[in-house]
Amino acid sequence: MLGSNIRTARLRRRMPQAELARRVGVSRFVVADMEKGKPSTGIAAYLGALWTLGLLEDMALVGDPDRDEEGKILERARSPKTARGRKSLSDDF
Amino acid sequence: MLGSNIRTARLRRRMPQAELARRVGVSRFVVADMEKGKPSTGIAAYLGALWTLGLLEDMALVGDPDRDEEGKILERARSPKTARGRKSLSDDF
DNA sequence: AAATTCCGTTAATTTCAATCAACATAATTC
DNA sequence: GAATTATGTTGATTGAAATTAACGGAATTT
Repeated sequence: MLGSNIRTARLRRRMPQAELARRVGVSRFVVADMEKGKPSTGIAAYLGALWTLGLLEDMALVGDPDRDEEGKILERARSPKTARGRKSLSDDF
Repeated sequence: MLGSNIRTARLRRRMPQAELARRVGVSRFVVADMEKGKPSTGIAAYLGALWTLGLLEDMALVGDPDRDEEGKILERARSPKTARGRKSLSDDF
């Protein structure tokens, strides 16, 4: 998916694999591997390709704590920053 | 950035590095490397971590051809699917 | 249709990432 | 504050990823 997106973006820009590889600083085989979705390829290659293609900004969204609703809920449940701190729950009367 | 996002999500979920590593199927050192942002770590580890943390869906946005405005423009400029195909530009009268 | 460019494949070699082990140092929990 | 748990660090070993080189076919261009 990510690989084919990179391929689509590259083809739209009329850029050969070898040229993208040159700019990223890897061999053309790594670019081919990325586009095929080989999972063991280093993330640096993907980031370099996205950057070269002008698509790196999209990465900022991935795992953004602000967008992590599940995580926010868990955190809020743990430390209720709002009024009434954890003080008076075991007040004996 | 991506690494620290993963770290934030992991901590919010109270999950030790070793546990995340176990679920992803790598050693705990790989998780530590990811969180530190080591660029040569395979993308599979990142994807596995995001999946385990329930954040993988964000990846679908990255490089999405629909969001690639630059690429769409280039493509449109090349093959003007709209009316007036390439036919009658060199019509001599 | 001839030539050139681009891409896929293979095999051999090299490089480096990942693992493991052992220990040190926080940081939590009880 | 003692014990447990979590993370960081180092060095050695192993395995896999990346490179290189060479060839073939596909696709573009002229």
